[in-house]
Amino acid sequence: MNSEQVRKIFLEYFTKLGHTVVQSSPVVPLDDPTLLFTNAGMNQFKDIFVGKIACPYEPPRAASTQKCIRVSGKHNDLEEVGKDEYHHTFFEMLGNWSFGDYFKQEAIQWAWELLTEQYKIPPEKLWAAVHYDDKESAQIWKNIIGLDERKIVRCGDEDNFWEMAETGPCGPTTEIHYDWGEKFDPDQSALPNSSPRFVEVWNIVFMQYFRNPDGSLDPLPAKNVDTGMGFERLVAILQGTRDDYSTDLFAPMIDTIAEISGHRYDENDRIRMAFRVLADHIRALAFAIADGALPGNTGRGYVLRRILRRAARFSRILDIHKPIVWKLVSPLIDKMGPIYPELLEKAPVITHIIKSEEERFGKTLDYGIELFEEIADRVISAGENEISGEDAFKLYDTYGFPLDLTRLMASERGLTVNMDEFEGLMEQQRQRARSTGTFSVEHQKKQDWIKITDGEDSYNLCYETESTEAEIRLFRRLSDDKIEIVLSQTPFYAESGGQIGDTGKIYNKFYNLNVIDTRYEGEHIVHICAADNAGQSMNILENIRAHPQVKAEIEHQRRDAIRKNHTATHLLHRALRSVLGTHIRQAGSMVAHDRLRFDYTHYETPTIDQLEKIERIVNEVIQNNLPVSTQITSYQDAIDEGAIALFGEKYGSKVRMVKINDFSKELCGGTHIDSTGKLGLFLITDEQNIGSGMRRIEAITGLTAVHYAQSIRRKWSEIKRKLSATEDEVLDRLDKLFDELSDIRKKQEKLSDARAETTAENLLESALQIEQSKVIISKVTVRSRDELLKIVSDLEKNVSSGVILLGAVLQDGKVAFVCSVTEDMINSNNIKAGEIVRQVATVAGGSGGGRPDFAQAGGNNPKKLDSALKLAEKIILHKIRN
RNA sequence: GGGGGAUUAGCUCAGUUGGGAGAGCACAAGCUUUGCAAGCUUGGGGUCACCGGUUCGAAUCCGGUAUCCUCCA
Repeated sequence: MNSEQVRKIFLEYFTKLGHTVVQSSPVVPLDDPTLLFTNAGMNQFKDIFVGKIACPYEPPRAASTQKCIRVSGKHNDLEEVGKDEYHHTFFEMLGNWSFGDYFKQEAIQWAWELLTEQYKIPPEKLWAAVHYDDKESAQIWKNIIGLDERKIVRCGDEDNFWEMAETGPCGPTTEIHYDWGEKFDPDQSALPNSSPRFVEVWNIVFMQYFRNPDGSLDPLPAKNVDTGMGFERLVAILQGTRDDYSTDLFAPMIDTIAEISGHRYDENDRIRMAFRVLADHIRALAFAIADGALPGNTGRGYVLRRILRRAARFSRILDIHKPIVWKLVSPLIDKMGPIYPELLEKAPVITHIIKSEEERFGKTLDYGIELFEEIADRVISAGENEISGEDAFKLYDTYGFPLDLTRLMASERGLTVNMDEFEGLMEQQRQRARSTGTFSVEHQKKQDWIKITDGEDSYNLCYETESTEAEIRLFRRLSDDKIEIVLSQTPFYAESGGQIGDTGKIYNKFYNLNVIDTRYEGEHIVHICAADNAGQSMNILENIRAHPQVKAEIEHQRRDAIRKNHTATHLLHRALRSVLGTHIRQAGSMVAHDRLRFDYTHYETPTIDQLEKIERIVNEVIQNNLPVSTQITSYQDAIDEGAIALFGEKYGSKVRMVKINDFSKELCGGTHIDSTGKLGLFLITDEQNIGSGMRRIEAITGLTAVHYAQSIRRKWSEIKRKLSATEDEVLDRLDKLFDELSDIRKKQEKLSDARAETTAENLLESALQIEQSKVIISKVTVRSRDELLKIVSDLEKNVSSGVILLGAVLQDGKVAFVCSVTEDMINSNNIKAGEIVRQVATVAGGSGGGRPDFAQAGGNNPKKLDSALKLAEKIILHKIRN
């Protein structure tokens, strides 16, 4: 049975049992900052389990094959991958769920039937594990399934109790294990969860309790089922192999690696491990990149980079020293593309990104090797045999050079690495990150809500109206002058989907609250208000309690501008895709009243031609004045119609689709203008790189765009006026000016050189000759410090023995000295330029220094220049005569 | 989010207690030579990333910004 059939049977089986087949959520959960990667099938149902949203399925059952990546946090398998036949960074999880619907009996029975009847696994190969407190499950296994009592194993919390977090839903689990037989463990008393003879196939979680902060358990009113079956493991069992990597899932990559390297998968343990690492890591990389992640130096990008580098390092075990990982993209996509079309769609991007990342790593390695050689040479020439932990750490921390390579190269040169010191530094690094990282999130404990009136709250009218009568439901004080209000119903749009919250006012004849922002808190729409004046805010709570009836009204003009910008964002998104390619994915968006910002994934800088084309397309659509409409439909219908859905965004069963005629269809909860003509004008104001593979466009519309154009025109006229040039002449004029400037600078320099030369000649003639040596001490007139230096260097050419000291007053009114002493004078007369210059400069209110043969100094007092030079003469002549 | 590092000629990079901006390659001209990775001579090319501070004086020290590399979370 091949892997495609295994997947198909699973989904068809649960469909027949009334489950809604839910498509795998992206492996990169863009909306959940607590999670780097989707690591279990239940991730996308989290909000249903904790009661944040209602279950959208009827009956409330679901099934899926979920793409998962486990490389960080609690489940960090990265360093394990390759060592054995079943650890993976990327894997698929088959699962079925009940949201307050069926419970233990059905869940167990269906799992059993699927394995034994559909997949035809011999029942005698299967064992069960249950929590020792879970009598019900044990009964079901024994009486309903008819499993031999001997094969029902009781385990503790560690194996068979599941908790989502410190608090929240939790409950016992039951597992189904596959028995590989005695050859994997001859011990007759071997049991699941403790012997290699058994492999866990299916984990079934019964969420029946709620864990309170004090540790106690309360029964949940609605009990849930959450199951997960490791797909790769199941396929291995059905294909009769213990090794996941020997299944058809990995065969294309294993074959390709063999072809490229000339090695065989089963050659030896070392080679096998390298094969596994490469075959595994390419899957995590390709899927993560397909879902919009990119290698980088923070967050999930950094995890990706580490995965890729681990793969690249292992390729060297196969004697491959050139980028190879990217070559595995194509066999992977041949195998998985038909099931996960996002791979097919993004194939060129995936290949490009992996390849360039590998090349970058090559550079990092090369540079690291150079640095290592320097360090090693230093250690050896110092007669030592250990590379300090500090050096190893620096190589790793600053230059990204892998520790294992440092150790390998060290041992090749007979050196060791101080690992204790390295670990110590590493620990310090972790401490630093921990101490600053997390606690900024939770430091702010907000005051509790105060209930004002009873009833449903936050009925959303933002699409229908801009003002309404309402009742205040909840109240909370934020600070002395800020309060938060929740209304029975509201026309205010709460910040979401990148669109900023509305402003406006909530008022009646007793008080007036200015709404400065609107946000979601769970399902509540919270209006953040500044009270009209401070005096009023003092007793605002009493006021509200007495008069909860209000009128809520948004600021019309601002919302109107936001609408335009939001519609413009959709137009931009669509235009980007048609100009740059369909791999463009929205990576973030901000829609404000005065501008819009759109972050997107793209691996190179768009050309100015492309940007102009994008801008033109958007403006054409504006001029064609296309109608903008919204309709509520089912998610599937919208997708079938070709609507763009945001990756990682959660959608209920009913979604809102914003259509701009036939030009753009996008799922969106924001507010829009009703026809594109109202945007008037669309201008891109900025395009920049915001991280590897991520770019940002900022743009404006409507009157803001007109103002912008006007301000540019104003500056443009100013430029033309100042250059006395017509529009066509401006650039030429600038070129000419720059050329002239450069000419003048050069001429000036030549002039200065010539002046210096003349001055030097004159000074040479008037030099004081003492025996073989010349002494030149003089005040000169120069324009710059450079000219002074030039004179001295001219003199040096003609003075084979002697002392030169020149002083001058510079244009800024400061004094400068330069002194040069020939080698013989330093030795025989102990005249040092540095010392002289310092003594001299002190007189002129400054200081200086330099080498014995050449020094400079300066001072602030030009009046003292002459007396300073006199002092110099005295010192120098004294030294020469003695 | 928090560290460490980098940014100097078109390219690769030197530049040590702060004191005359350099090398190799590339480019241009000339010479030599019918030895192929040519040699020699000469020359052009720099706001030392940007902004501010300290100083008589900053590529160099300090602070900030930008971009890139890298580690930790």
